[in-house]
Amino acid sequence: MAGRASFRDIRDEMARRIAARVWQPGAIIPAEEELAREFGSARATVNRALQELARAGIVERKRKAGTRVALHPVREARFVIPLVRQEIEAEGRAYRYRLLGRAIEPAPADIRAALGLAGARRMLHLRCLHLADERPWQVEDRWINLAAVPAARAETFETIGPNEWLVHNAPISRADFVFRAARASAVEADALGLDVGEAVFVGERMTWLGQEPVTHVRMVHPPTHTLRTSV
Amino acid sequence: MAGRASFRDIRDEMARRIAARVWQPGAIIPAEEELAREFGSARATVNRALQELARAGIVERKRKAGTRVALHPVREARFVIPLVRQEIEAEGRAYRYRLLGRAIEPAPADIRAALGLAGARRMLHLRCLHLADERPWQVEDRWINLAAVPAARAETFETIGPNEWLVHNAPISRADFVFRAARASAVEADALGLDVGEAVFVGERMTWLGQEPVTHVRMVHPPTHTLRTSV
DNA sequence: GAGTGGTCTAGACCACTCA
DNA sequence: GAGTGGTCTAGACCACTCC
Repeated sequence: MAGRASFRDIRDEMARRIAARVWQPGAIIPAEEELAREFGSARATVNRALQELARAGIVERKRKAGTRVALHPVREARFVIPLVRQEIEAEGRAYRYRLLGRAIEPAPADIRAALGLAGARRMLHLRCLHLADERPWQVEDRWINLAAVPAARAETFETIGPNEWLVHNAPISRADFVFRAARASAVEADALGLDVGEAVFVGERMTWLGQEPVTHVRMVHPPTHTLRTSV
Repeated sequence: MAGRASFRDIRDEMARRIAARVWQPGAIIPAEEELAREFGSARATVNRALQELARAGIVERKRKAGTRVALHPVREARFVIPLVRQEIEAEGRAYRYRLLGRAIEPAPADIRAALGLAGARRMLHLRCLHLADERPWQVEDRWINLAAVPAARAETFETIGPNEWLVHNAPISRADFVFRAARASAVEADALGLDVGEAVFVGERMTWLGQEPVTHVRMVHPPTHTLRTSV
């Protein structure tokens, strides 16, 4: 603390005061200039610290009105989207991957619609199983647009999962995610060792590079799976 | 464009170049000083623009090495957590709320565990139905810690939902979220007009003010419901 | 009108990391 | 060692909004 205070120090100290309710929910906190004097820094530094707190939803700022502690700091939740392998290994479990099927065939209408592809198009269709400690964790049903990723045609995907392969071989610029509950189809139930009709947690991801669709993946998990976050 | 370029203008112009692949995925882009010359701004302004792109995962920055366009801009997804009313009205549908049950009773062990409450404790238990265009949208099963929110004891919750009431009456400092798939219980199926055992999409939220638990809510949706985001 | 946050500039020094 | 990003300062002007 001998040197200059960084915006991080100031941000953390202000967050501490809010958490300790030195500054109470709903209360106005001192203006930037006053805080700058207190912390012995430039106003711009305090401003940066406060902007980070505002972006996190911890404070709310209005010109002239000042800065006040938010009553409800949580307005959004963020989920990191890890590779399956990392997700499993982060839990300290052994990861294993198995290819269930590989074909080049016309994509069904719902996949084409989700990707915004007009007309029938032959795509690379992969079905994979991801296991944690030898227990089924996720069934993956993936369609890859060979026009966007021609190199995928030469890859067998027998030892590397499409997700990991694509990360290194297919840049993207945009992605959509959808999460839902569904009943397990016969094929999914079989792969996951569940009863047909059991509730499964389904994630879908669609990616594009510019205007060109890259891939669509449907990830099906047993009902024990959860998506969680903390704010 | 006659005046000074703002960091927003610069950020958007750089994002445009990346989207248009003028700057290709994986490529190094010019250094801050050079960009500052090009845009006729201070280096700090370019720095702020680039930091926003880096925070969004669109570029990756390293000292000495420079700034390069990310191959995989998506590492996390953000979901806004709206009030049910806003969620329904944003879809242009009519919102209606109905209280199904209200009682002060001991909280079950799983609720106490999720909130980190030791020992049995009597809490305010509410069951509510939220409808969109008169069709069941969400069943809400909520427990409120009366020690943290004593004013809730005097509220009937017959005309205002607990979520909206709490937003105005109970500040919080932290929240956890969990999403999962489950099979509808008899009570849930009845409220939502589903068959027992149908797959439902379940969200749970737990909130705290400092160390004190505020509320636990379990939100159950029909399987048509999805959680979606776009990056 | 006046108070507060929002942003820009110009310059400086530092921290990291590559060669 | 040197190039690049990271951050801070001091000052300025602007934009918004409350009174």
